[in-house]
Amino acid sequence: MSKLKRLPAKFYQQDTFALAENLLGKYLIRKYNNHILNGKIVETECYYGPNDLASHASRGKTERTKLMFAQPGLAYIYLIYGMYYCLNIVTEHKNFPAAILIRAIEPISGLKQMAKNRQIPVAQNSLPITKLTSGPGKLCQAFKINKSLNGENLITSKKLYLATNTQEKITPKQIKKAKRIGIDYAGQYKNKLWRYYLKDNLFVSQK
DNA sequence: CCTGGGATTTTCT
DNA sequence: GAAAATCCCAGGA
Repeated sequence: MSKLKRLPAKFYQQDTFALAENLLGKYLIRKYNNHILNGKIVETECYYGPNDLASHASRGKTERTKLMFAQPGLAYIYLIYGMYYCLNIVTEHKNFPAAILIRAIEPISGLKQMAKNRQIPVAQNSLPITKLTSGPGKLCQAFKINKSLNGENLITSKKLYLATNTQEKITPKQIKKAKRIGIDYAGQYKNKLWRYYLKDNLFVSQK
């Protein structure tokens, strides 16, 4: 078993786009009750600055979006389509709105609990493993991430944080850049290649 | 393979 | 009152 080390404050102080690439291959750890869930981040998406029409922050600072304007290393979690939560990592300095959406994860441990948390009210005998955490809404459901973790500090939190295996390295060749998903309304910003994912990874939400 | 619709509720106009 | 950084399922080619 390889050794995982929590990522320090300094990790989150990188430029948003560098950070989005460097988040690939890192581990998301979630602890609740007596459970520990662990998954590898395989897909990320940047929302950057006050002008990005795809970003919640493009319409200014509000009660919901204020965390995007906060210090780096916090969790920004919101409800989408009235049904699913999305997990973001706040980036950039205070008062500059930016965040990275965690779009997909490869489950590493705690799969049984993840499947339980994902149980959908439709008659279905088994959930294929590739559908367990392959999307922003799905991974939040699997990891029991909801509004109660909004604003959680990933640098100090006992419930939610990121870790790295220092022996593992992701090379630029393994990373694919692509357009963001579900933001067709964003004008010229819809064509920005601000989504990053690990090529050939089965758990990426969309190629 | 693809397209379209329904679920469900917070947020902002 | 409309839109939304989603997901799942049904139906057609």
